[in-house]
Amino acid sequence: MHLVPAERAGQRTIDGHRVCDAIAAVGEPERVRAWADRFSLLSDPGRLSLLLALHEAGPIAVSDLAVATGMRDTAVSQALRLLRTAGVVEGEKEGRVVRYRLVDASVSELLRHCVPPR
Amino acid sequence: MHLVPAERAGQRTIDGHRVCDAIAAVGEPERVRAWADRFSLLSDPGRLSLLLALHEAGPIAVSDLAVATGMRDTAVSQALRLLRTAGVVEGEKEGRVVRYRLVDASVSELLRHCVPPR
DNA sequence: TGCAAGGCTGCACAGCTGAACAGGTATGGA
DNA sequence: TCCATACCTGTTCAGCTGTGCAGCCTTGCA
Repeated sequence: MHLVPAERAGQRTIDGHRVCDAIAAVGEPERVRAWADRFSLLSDPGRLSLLLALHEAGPIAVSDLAVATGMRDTAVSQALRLLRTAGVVEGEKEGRVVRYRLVDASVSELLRHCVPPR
Repeated sequence: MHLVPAERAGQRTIDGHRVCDAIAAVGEPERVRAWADRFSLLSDPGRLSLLLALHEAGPIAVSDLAVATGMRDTAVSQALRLLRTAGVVEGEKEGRVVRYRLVDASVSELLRHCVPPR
């Protein structure tokens, strides 16, 4: 297999076969970026707390999330805006209360890794 | 269950039981932070590429990683330094070549989620 | 009609981060 | 001995990110 792109073919390699394996493992740059973005959403303690709460406590209101996590309501709102834009959560309005829930399966699966044992 | 900390007990809640569920789901702040830090390591396309390569292509040299990912060797070295400090990878010197490998089980498990199907 | 609660937005600022550059050390071969 | 290779380090800098503040809109109740 010659997976090394033409523009890098001139560079020396130590273990040629490992380079090819690595290139195959990395795959499409846009797919890597998509996953990096997904991980990025989980990389902030505030957002991660919110996601964990949403993951376990079902549809829950913004101010309840603020009380549960100790964040200010504006910070919660800001974080939820980001997550909403990314398509990870969705909010449903009921009167003047908006209850959010998790709608992204792959993020939900990642969260399962860091749920405290009960 | 009264899981709401004293300093937030005065705040109003919409669904009290959901707040308690959420607090239980979030758990210890330091544990949340530890996971956020772990996700943070995966949130950069460069580092994620390196980790994917390490995950699939076993022990591999720095310059080979540079060729495989299209990054400059200093950037690879810099990223590996960060990962080494975090205890995610380890390098073994053999002559003037240093081969790195993944040594963190939980990161390795997370990576399995985003390996392209073969 | 007035008012408080719930939530959203724009803005400014401090802190962090990734990238590039210059230069350094150690190894191995000519 | 000289030099190229392989890798590491420190520094600088532009760009991003999370936070708090002020203020707004909508809803529900008195």
